[in-house]
Amino acid sequence: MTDRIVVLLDMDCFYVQVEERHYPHIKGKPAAVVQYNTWQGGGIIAVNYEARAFGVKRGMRGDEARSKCPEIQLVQVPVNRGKADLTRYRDAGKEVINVLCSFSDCVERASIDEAYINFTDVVQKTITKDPGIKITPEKLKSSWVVGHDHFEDENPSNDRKEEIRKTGVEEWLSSLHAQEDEDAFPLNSCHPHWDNFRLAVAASICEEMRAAVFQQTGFRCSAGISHNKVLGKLSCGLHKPNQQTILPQTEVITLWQSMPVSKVRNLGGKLGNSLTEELGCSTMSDLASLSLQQLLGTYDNKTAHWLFSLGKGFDSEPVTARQLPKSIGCGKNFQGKEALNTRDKVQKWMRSLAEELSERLNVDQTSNKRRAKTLTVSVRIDGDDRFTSMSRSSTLPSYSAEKLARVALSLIQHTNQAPSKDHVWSPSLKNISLSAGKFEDWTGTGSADIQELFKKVRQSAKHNEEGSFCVSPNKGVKSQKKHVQTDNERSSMTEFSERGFGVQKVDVYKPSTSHPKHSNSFFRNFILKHENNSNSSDIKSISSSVSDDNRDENVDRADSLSKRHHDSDNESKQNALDLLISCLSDEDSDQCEGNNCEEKSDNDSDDSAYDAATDVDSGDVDTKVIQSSPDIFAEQITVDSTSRSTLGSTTERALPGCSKAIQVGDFSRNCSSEKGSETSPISVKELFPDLDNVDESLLSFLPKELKLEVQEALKLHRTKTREKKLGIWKFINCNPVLHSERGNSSRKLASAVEEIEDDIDEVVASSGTYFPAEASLNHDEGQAVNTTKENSDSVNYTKKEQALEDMIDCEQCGIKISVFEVPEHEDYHVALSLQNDMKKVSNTLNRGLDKSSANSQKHTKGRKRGNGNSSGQNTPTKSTKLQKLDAFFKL
DNA sequence: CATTCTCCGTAG
DNA sequence: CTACGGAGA
Ligand SMILES: Nc1ncnc2c1ncn2[C@H]1C[C@H](O)[C@@H](COP(=O)(O)OP(=O)(O)OP(=O)(O)O)O1
Ligand SMILES: [Mn+2]
Ligand SMILES: [Mn+2]
Repeated sequence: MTDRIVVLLDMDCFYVQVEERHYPHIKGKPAAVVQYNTWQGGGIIAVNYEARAFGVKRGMRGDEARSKCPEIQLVQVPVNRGKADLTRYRDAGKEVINVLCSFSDCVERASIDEAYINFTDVVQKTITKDPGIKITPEKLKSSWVVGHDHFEDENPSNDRKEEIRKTGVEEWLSSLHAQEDEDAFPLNSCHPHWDNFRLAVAASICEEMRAAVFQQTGFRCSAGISHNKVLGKLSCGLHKPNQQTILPQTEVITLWQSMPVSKVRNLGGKLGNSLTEELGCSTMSDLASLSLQQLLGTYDNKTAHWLFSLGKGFDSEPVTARQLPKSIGCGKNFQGKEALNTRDKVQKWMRSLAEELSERLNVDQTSNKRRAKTLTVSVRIDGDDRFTSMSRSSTLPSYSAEKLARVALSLIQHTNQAPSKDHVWSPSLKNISLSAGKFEDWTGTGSADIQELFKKVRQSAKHNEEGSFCVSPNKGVKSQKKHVQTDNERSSMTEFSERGFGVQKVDVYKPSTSHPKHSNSFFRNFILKHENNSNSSDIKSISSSVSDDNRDENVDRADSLSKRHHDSDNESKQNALDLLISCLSDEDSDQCEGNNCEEKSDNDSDDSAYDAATDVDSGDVDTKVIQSSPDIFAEQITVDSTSRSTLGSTTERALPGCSKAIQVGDFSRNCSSEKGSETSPISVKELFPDLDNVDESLLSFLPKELKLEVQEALKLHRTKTREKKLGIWKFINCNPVLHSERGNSSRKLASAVEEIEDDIDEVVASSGTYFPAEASLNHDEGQAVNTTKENSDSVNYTKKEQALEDMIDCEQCGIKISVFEVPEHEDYHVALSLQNDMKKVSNTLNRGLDKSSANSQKHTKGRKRGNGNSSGQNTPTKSTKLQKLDAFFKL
């Protein structure tokens, strides 16, 4: 129960720190980050500690903050396409995660600014390596120990605080070392203070880790060091900012006595409320005094057990090695009279959101080597007070903004109750959100590969000069290795161990941009290195799409390039590479899923009118890449709300005065001509298809942006390798709980149904709503402002006139379609009803036997787990699942 | 009128 | 599997 050492590291007032780094003149002043300053000064989402001293809090409006603290610096979140753009903070969060990853293999990104780290192994290895290791107070310069951190008066001076901290640490440390001066070393798990000793070691490493975070990013953070996630998170918050807190298990009982349940992770909401209201627990001690039976009387089995353990200070939730987000999404609220009430507005915003999503997905694809498989769109509908009134998902057709927008729009079409010919959208939408998820590893496109290309260069240019390798084969492979205590780190620790805000220089975090100087030719080195590795199986030749024709062309061009290297100055290499890249990007570097392109090429040739009308900048693309796969557009089936249940539909609320509509649509469309809108002209994958085998010295010859992309890809690749390794390890070694095999036996039939549906998809002809040409982008930078600025926040959307003359409304579903697409669109409606039939069949099948649907309503208000039926029998057990499955197979 | 996100568990 | 609600930054 105390076997693990878990650390939670959380950045201090994160967004503000990000802005302080971006706008250094803010540093040291009270500051806050606001979104949208037009209405009452904007909503505050982050406040630095200087401003907190004035009582400024998250959730306040900018105006209110200014009244409390007139000199406060309000920094606006950057705005792009009329909505908040959080990229800067996401990227900063990544920087931090990367530092943490150099200390442990098991880092779980818990949010944009915090991560859990399982330090168990790191600590063990540190002790094994140095069995006589002693943790001295000097190694814990910013650490507190719970139970040894009490102030005797309300408001001690800073000096007094530090005195308390230091003596607390000394007390605790000496209690660890007290008995074992003579024979007790090496310490082992039998020692009574073994766990606390490991905490001390962990805390010492954590001090260094936090120093490294600061050194490499310029950001300050706090940490909690304990035995599980809940305690780690809780202790992190006890002594913010820029400090860390050790929570020994032995101190939990006393800590619990004054700990409100609502402060504990997962008890800050309805579950915590019910604990207080229904079971009279105001503190964690109150919870600790409840019996398991009592808890089982109110909560389901899982929740009751979790609460019971927590009362004792235990929590077994594992730290899962995962550094990447599992979904990428964006959304926007439209409050009050801003609510979207015309088809036009809905379309336009959908388009904007899709553009942002598309951009972020493309970046994600190249840097993380994965592709999202599903798209989810959700809306909040006027008259419904829930956060989301409805959400629908479908397979994600492509990363192009147009297609994403079309699919998303089709998925929410049915919420529009206005007559189909009408331009209004009713009831109006208060929020639209798009999210892409269910990522799968992506193994690149089939396009040209620079290493492949250079193989040819080498072959044709057989008169090579002599040369030596400029880089050792090992170089760069260990940039993200496990924590090893080094002199460097030790000195950086002392350098940054001071607390407080008066931070002087943060230059250190700026990564050095100086390149190694190479006296030898880029091309020669490249070729030689390549030759050196050419027997190894990891040089992949995946350039299937390089036809014989243009292969010769490539070789010719590359060959001519190879002659330019004789003057080996960097600039000419750069030029050569630019040329090479442009040569490669003449290839089909289409970023869309190659499999779809290959498989579904039946009906594209009929579609040229569509392609011409929509894909304006596809002109010079090789005709072979202009392929299309079928579309399915949303159909709108309007049904009376009274008959809703017969559809087996969801908990969607019938809106006041509205009939209910549902709609089912899968969607996929051709993946051609996405070049213009997608990422860079050449992908990292194309340059270096084998990321295990990249000569990083070559990077200095790449254009800066590309270089950065490659570096990120490399880092990521290594991260992923780590994750996988650990995943396997975990599977073999521990926690049988992790083997939750939820319903995977039903997969076969489900996928059979899917295949049938896919077949239908393929038969369906395409159609779509038309989206106007891109709205001009509004690249507002966030700005430090002290004076109110009302100006540029109100959307700079120049309403581009759309070519509506060739658009008509479909009589069946009311969406706008191009006159060129009418036949396809009609076909689509036919196919869609077919698909709906299929879906119904599959739903019926999936339902199977079901009996226990009559649930007690006693506790239907949310719980973390289950709905608190008194016997807890309503959560589906494994046996009920099997029963369902049996029934399913008998059909 | 806080806003814009992300992760997870459950029902069906 | 999808859709929803809860919890959190
Ligand atoms: N409700 C919210 N809405 C939007 N963004 C938020 C919200 N809460 C937090 N954030 C963003 C801004 C924060 O800087 C960042 C990290 O949150 P969090 O760690 O809770 O606080 P913080 O980092 O600002 O201060 P602290 O020093 O207390 O950790 O996430
Ligand atoms: Mn934080
Ligand atoms: Mn946080």
